[in-house]
Amino acid sequence: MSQTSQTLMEMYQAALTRFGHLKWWPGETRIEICVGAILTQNTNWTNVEKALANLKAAGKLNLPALAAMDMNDLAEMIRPAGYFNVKAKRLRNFIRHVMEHHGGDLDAFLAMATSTLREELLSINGIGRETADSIMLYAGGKCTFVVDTYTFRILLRHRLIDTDYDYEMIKELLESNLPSDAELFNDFHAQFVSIGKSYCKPVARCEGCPLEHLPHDPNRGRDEF
DNA sequence: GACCAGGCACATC
DNA sequence: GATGTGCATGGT
Repeated sequence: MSQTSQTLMEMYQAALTRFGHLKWWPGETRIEICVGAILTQNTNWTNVEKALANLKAAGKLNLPALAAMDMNDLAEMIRPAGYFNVKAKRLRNFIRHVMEHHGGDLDAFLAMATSTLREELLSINGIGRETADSIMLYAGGKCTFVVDTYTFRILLRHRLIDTDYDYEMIKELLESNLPSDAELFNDFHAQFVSIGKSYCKPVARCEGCPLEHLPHDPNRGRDEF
C-alpha cells in the first residue's frame, strides 16, 4: 500500500470515528438527488432544502412535472437556493436531455456505462464535473469520486496535492489510491464535506479537527483556489 | 457588514 | 490556456 493510500485511509477512519456513516445523499428519490446536485452548486445546503421543499410541496419533484413547468415559475420556486435564474435553466437542460434522449426514463439514463454517462452529463450545459460525478455516485451508484471545494482544501492542507492539481488530477489520485468501492466513495466524500464544514474553513481554524494528528499546514488553502 | 456556502459558463486577453 | 466575472439567497 502506498503512503498516499495509507494517509487517505487514515483520514477516512478518523473522520468515520468522528461522524459515523453519513448515509448520503440526503434525498428520497433519484430525481430529488439530481435536482439537489444542481441546486447546491456554490450554495449552502440549507438553502437548497428550502428550494426542494417548495418543489415537493407543489408536487413538482418528478420528471414529467418539471418538464412541463414554466421557466419563471421554476425559477421562483427555487429562489432560496440562489442563482435561481441560472439554475432554472440548468435544471431545464438536464430534464430536457433525459426527456429527449432517454424518453424520460431517468433510471435507464443512470444505468448507462460509467464513461458514457459521464460524457453525456458533461455535454449538458450547466452540468460540470462535480455535478456530474455527484449525480453518478449518489443517484446512479457509480464508482466515481466527487471532488469539491472541501476535498481540494483538505487534501491541499494535508499536502497530498499541490495548488496546480485540477479536478481530474485529484479525482484520479483518489480513485487510484482507494479500493474501487462506490459505498466508500459515497461516504468518504460526505466525510470530506463534514470535516470541511466543521473544521476546514478558508480562514484556517483546525482546532479539534479529527485529522489534526496528520501532518498538515493549517494556513494553506486560503486564497489558493 | 463581511464572509461563506457541496460551481459553471462565458468573455477577454 | 489562464484569468476574471456574473450569477443571488440566507446563515453566521
